[in-house]
Amino acid sequence: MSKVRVRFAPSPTGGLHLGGVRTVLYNYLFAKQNGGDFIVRIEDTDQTRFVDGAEQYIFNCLKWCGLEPHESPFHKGPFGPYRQSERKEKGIYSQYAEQLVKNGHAYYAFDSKEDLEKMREDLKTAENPSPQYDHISRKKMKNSLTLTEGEVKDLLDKNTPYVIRIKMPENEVISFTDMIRGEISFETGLVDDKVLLKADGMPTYHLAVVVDDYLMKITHAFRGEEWLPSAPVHLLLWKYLGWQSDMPQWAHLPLILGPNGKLSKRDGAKYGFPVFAMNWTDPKTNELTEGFKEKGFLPEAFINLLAVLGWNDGTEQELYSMSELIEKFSMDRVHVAGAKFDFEKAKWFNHEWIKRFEVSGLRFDVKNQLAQNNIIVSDDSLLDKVIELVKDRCTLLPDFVQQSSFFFKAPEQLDVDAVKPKWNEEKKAFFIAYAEKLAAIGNWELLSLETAFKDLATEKNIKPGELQLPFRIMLVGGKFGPPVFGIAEILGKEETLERIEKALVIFGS
RNA sequence: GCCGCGUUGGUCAAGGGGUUAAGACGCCUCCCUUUCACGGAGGAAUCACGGGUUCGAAUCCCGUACGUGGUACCA
Repeated sequence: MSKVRVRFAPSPTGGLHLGGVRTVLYNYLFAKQNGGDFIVRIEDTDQTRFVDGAEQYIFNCLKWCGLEPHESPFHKGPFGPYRQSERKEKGIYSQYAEQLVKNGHAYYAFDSKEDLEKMREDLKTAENPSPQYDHISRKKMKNSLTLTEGEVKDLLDKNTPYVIRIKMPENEVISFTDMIRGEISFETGLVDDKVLLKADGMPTYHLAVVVDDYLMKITHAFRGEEWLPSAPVHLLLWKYLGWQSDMPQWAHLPLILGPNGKLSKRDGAKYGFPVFAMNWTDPKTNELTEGFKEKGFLPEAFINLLAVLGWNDGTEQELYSMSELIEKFSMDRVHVAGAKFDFEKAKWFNHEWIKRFEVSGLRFDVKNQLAQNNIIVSDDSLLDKVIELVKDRCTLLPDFVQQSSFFFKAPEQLDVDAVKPKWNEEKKAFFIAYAEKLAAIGNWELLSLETAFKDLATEKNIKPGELQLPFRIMLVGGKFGPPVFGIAEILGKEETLERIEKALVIFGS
């Protein structure tokens, strides 16, 4: 048994979306479990769609997710190149395409764009809105099956542009076993003669995957379900090229769906959630699509939620670390049906991960969030106390800003409206007295602050509850944040007194 | 249209002939807390439909409906 080699083959045409990351993840997990290699190869077959910077972007995303490949354009292994465009330069694809023509499994097609359009137009009926170039229609087209040898040679000599198409058998049933779905079969007569080699000499995906997988000794190929319909073409190619015994095992992963159908970039904009791992700016349109990272997700949570979108281990467990996933993931428990992405649940995962993280693991991110809001934290031990106090109520990383900025910077505005209606002289007197009491207090800690507060309230015959909200507004500025005495404790005597004093002026009488 | 794949609460899902049909998210009620959360206790809500097979079907078979993907010199 040869060593397991799994590959992810993105085309660098845009952002890396949820489905892509999940495919990578399953690749990675499977490779890890089997002590094999995880390979990333770039499918840049179509130069018109190649987007600047997209390749680097993909690797940045993988790095953030903790899914770094063993082999890639940046860490080359023995079976390169890792970009299809580089392999094309050596003429490898056309060589195999020619071989197929020679063996009678493919043919030259000289049809122009207009010829194809005409054929589609002519054959179009109400029942068949999209006619194919298949074993029936090819008989009427300009190709090496209909033309004489002399005519073909003549066209070739005159440098007539041509493509090479696979010659699908008229009447065969071809089947294979998918790792997730089991046995799947197709009738070849219903599949069209796909283009293998384009007029510009570039291979299409169909030829390229097969050749690349073979040359790179891939043993397992995972890809999205949208590829299932073209599987028969690939199967046949493996056979016609004489590599059948080396064919990888296939797994077609279920689709991740948006609110309506396959998840698209548009859905993200429309429903307000990210669809890409990280921010993606389209260099052509300059349009920015927000990523999960920038939205405030922890990579651990992102990986976790993707892992269980379409897979579970049969227990009630939902929270998995990467190492638990490596231990427990199994391909045969991956679902067959597509799953709708639920952003609410995604947020829940993040929340859970923030709660389960150690303070030290959050320090960097929180500092960063605060810095983005012009709050520079220099005291790490203070920051740690704050994070500990606050993290249970943060779902996304930016929530830390609202929940903790007032520890580092006095609130600029107080929510006076929340206090004013019930504010009176008695309450004002209470806080003046409380401030005096605090000024004299010896041990500045939560319990003594609270006891002093409640004792004084009882003494003044006011319900402590009615006083807590004003106190909170004084310290944090609004109706949020952790328990108020905990805040005062961390703020310290001087700062607390200062905020009370200032607020009393603002509240007036 | 044709082909492929699918269908358990609103969403993710367990269960694969006999179950009170797990659990999670979200929603609702209550407790805790007179901020907001966390936490705790409850609640509403599901086997797409129609036929078989069977003593018995969410589970097996066949149809239908619906969803989704493909049907490009895109991947």
